[in-house]
Amino acid sequence: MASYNPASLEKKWQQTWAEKGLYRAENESDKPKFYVLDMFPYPSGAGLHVGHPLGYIASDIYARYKRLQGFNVLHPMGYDAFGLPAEQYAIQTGQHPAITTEENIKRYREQLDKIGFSFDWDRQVKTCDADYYHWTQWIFLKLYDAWFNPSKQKAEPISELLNILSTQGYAGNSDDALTGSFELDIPAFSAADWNSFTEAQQEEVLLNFRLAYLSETYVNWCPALGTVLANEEVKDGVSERGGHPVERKKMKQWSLRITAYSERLLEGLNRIDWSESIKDTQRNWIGKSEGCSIFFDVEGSNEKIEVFTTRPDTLFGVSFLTLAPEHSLVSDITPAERRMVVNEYINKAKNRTERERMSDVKHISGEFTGAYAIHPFTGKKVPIWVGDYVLAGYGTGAVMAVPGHDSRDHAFAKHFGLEIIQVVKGQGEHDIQAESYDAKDGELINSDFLNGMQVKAAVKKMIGEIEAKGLGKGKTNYRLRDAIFGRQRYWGEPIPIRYENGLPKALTTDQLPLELPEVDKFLPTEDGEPPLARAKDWKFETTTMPGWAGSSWYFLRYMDPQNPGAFADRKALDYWQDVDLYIGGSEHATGHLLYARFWMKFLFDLGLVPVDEPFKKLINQGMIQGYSAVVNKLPLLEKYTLYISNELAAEWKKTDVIPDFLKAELAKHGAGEVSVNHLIQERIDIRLAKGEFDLDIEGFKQSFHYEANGEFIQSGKTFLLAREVEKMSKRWYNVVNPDDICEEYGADTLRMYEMFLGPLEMSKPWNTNGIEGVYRFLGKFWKLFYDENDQLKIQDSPAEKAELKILHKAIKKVKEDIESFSFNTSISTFMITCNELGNLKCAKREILEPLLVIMAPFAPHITEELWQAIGHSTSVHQATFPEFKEEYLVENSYSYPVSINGKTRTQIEFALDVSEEEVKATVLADETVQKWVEGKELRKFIFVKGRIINLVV
RNA sequence: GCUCGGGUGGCGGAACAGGUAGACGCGCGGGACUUAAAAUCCCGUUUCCCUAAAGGAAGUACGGGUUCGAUUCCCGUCUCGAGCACCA
Repeated sequence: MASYNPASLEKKWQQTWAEKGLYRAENESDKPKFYVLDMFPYPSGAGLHVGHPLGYIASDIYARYKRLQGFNVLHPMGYDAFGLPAEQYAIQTGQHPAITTEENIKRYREQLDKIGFSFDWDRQVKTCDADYYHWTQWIFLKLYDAWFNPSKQKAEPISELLNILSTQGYAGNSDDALTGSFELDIPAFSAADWNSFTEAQQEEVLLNFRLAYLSETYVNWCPALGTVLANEEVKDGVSERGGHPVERKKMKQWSLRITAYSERLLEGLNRIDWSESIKDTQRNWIGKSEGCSIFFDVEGSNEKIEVFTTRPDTLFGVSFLTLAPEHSLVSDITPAERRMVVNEYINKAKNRTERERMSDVKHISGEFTGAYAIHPFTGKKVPIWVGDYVLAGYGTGAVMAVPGHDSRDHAFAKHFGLEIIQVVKGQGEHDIQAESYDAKDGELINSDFLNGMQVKAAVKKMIGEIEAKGLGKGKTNYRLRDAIFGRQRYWGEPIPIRYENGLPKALTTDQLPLELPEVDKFLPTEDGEPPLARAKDWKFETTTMPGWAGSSWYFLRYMDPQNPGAFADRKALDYWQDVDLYIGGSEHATGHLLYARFWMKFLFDLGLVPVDEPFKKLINQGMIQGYSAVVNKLPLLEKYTLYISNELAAEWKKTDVIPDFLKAELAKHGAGEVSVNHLIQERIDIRLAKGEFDLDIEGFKQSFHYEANGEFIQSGKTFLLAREVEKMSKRWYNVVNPDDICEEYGADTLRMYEMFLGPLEMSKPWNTNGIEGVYRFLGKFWKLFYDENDQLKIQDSPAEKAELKILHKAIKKVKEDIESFSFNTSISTFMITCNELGNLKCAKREILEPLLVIMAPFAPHITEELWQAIGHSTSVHQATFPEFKEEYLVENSYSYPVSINGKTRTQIEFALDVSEEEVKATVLADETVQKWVEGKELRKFIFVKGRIINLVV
C-alpha cells in the first residue's frame, strides 16, 4: 500500500458505502433512535461554497458518533426546491424553473457526495415534487378546516365551532370563549341568526376563525418582485431578497392564523434546548406585552376611544390621547372647524411609505383634532390628537399619552407644548419636564388612591379598579402578525382552493395533489393577475404558497418519505418523534423556525403527531466569511496604472501626504495632481494571494484584473495586498469551493480543517493557509500504521501503561468534546495523541484500533482505509465507540506548581496521598522557595490537593 | 435606544467547577537531509530587561473590587458583532 493518497481512497469508500447502504436508517429497530437534521438547503445556482458544509460536517460527526454508540440514526438530506431565485432566472431566460432547479440539485448532490456525508439518501425529499407537495396542500386543507378554540388553547376541527355557533351564537368581541382576547370584525348574532344565515354569510363569519383564511389586509407589496412578502422577508423597508422597495397595499390575501398560537409558541421555548439568543429573537418577535384596555368617553359624543396600555398605573399622568392617522374614529370626532387641517395631516401621513416613516423617526408630527376625551377617574378634559408615531396595526391604534413616563409621548408633548405630569417618583432627582422617567420602578405620586404604592402593585390595583368600574379590562397584546400565505408567483405549491360565487371552497383531500400547471410565461397577466391565471382552464386560487410552506414540515416527511397514503405513517412518527439535533444558521430565527413550530403544534392539536415541538436541540453554526484580497491601484494616466504595495498605501492613507516614492513616479510619467482619494481598492481573485499578504505578481499579470502597462511599486521584498473580511460572494472574487479543497487535500482534511477553524457557533473568515497543518497531521497519522517503506507496521504485542494512558485521555476528551459540540478541540486532541504516540513509536493494535474508531466520525475515509488495512472486513463506522477507563488515567504523583504570592516559582513532585505537613516541610526546605521566602514571615500556606501550592509571605 | 454575544501572541484559537495563561495549528527564525528545491524531520517563537546560560518584570480591551490566588466572579467604561427598533 502506498503512502496517504486521499483522492483514490476517498472515492473508493464513498462508492462502497453507497453500494452497501451503510447509512440507511430503519423505521423498525430495537435500538434507541436519534434524529440529526441539517436545515433544508435551497439549491441555488451558485452551488456550495466552503461555508455551507460547516454545519453539515458538524451534524455528520454527531450522527456518526451516535451510530458508534449504538443508536439508530436518522440523518437525511433533501431540497427546499420552490422559491424566488429559480423563478427570477426563469423570467430572464425563459427556462422552466423545474429544469434549472433540477440542475442545481444535481450540482449540490455532486458537491455533497465528495465530502463523505453519511446521509440516508433513500429518504431524500424535494418540495417541488407533487408527491411531496400533495401533503403540504393536505396540511393547508387541515388548517383551513380548523379553528383555534381559546378556552381549550388548541386547534380543533371547524365542525366544533359550527356546533357552538348553531347552538349558542356569537356574543361579539367580549365573547372570550370564541375570540380569546382578539378583536373580530363581525357583529354579535344569536344561534337563531346563525341558522338563518345564507351559506355565503356563514362562510364570511367562518373566515374570521379558520386557521387558513382569506381576508383583506395591508400587505407588504414588492412591485419589483411582483409579490407580497411576509414581515420577516422585509428588512428596513426593502425586500430581503434583492433589496427592492416594499410598500403597504391593501389586498385580499390568504393568511395563516399563527397569532392564535402566540402564547403557546412562547411557552414552548421554555422546554427546548436552543441558544438563548434565538429564543430571545423569537420572544421579541412574538412581542408579548401585558397591560389593560381602557375606554375614554369623548365629550359631546357617544363614541368611546379604546386605548391599550402596559402602564395603567400612570393613568393619572394622562394629559392627552393620540390616535393613529388611520384610526376609524378620527373623522367622527373631529369638529367641523378642524376637519380641514386634520384631513390634510392624515393624507400626508398616509402617503408616506413605510420606509420614510421608519427612517424619519425623529421628526415629530401631529395635529389637534379639536375634540376632548373625559378622563375616567378625574373627569378632566383631555385633548385628542392625531400623530403618526402611533401605529394603526398595534393595540387599538390609540394611546393614552403619559408624557411624564413615556419618552415618545414626552417628545410629542414638548413639541406641541402639552402638559407633562409626574406620577411616578424614582430614586434621586429627576426633572420630568426635561426628560421622561420610563423606568418601571418607583413610588406613585399625584395619583389619588395609588399614592405611595410601588409601580408593580399600582398596576395590579389599577387594573382591578378599571375592571370593577367597567372602564376596560386586563389584556395581553402580541406584536406577532398573522402570516400572509399567498404569493403572486408561479414557482410554488398551488393553494387547493377554488371559488364559487366569489366564495372560497376547499378541494377535498382525494382531489390532491393539485398540480402546478404549465404557463406560457412566468409573468403576471396583462391585468395584473398572478402567473397561474395564464394556465388554461385554471379555476383555482392563482396565488401560490410561500417558500416556507414546504419547509414547515419536511422533517416529518423524512420519517416516511415515500408514503403515498399519508404525510407520514403514524408508526414512523411515533418511533422518530422529533428532531434530536438540528443544525443551521440563525437567519431563520423568525421565519422557518417559528413556522415549523407553529405547524407542529397545529398537527399535534389534531392528534396527528406525538409531540408539539419539532426541534429538541438547536445549534446555530456561525457564518464562514470570505477573506478578500485587495490590491491598491492608482490609475495615473489613461494607459498607465500604478499598483501600490499595501504598506505604502496604508502610510499614504494615514498621513494624506504624497509620499516620496510616489512623487518620483509621478514626475517620471508627467502626471498631474494626485490625492489619496484617487487610490482604488480593487478586489482580486483570492487565488492570487500567496500566503497571507503576498501578491503573486506573475499570476496577477495573467489575470483579467490586470491592466496593461501596470507598474508595481513596493518597499519590501514582496508586493503586499490588503485583506478584507466580508461575505463570501462571486462579486468579491473570494469564494472558495469545497470541490477544489477536496481535490487538493481530500475530504477528510476539509472536514477536519473546517472544524479546526474555531468554535462551531462563531463566525470566522475562511483562510486556506492553515489547512496544510491538518493535511500534515493526517499524513503523520497514516505513518503510525505504515513505515517509510509503506509497509504496515501494526503490532499485536500488549500496550504499555503510558500508551494506554494516551489513548484513554483521548477517548475521554473526544467524547466530552463531541457531546459539547467543541469539535475544534477534538481535532487538537487527535493531533496531540498522534504526536505522543509517534514519539513513543507506538504501533500497537490495542491502541490504534480504538483510536481509529474515535476519529472515524471526523475523518471517515482515512479511518476506514486503515481499519480494513489492519484486517477488518466490516466497516469502522459499524464499530463500537470505545469506553474510557479511568484506571489508565490515575496518577500516583503530581508535579505541583509552587507559587509565592500567586506567582509560580517552581514545581515539586509529590505523591497524591501525601499529607499536608509533609508537603509543607518539603516545600519550605526547597532551595528556590527559600530564596523567595528568606527574611519574610510566612503568613499562610495553601495546599490544594492535586492542584497547587501557594505561599503567602 | 433596548436585548444578546464577543474582545487572550504576528494569525486561527486553547485554558472542563477561580488554581502553572498562550494547548493545538498557521506564520516566522534556525538547523538536519539534498547538487539544489519540494516533501519530511528536529529546535526556537507573548512582550520587555539582562543575556552564553541562568534570572527578572509586565501581561488575557480599559479602570476598580472580592480572593492566598481572577482570562474565569462582581461594579463601571470603551469597543466590535448580531437581533429588535415609534409595539404604548
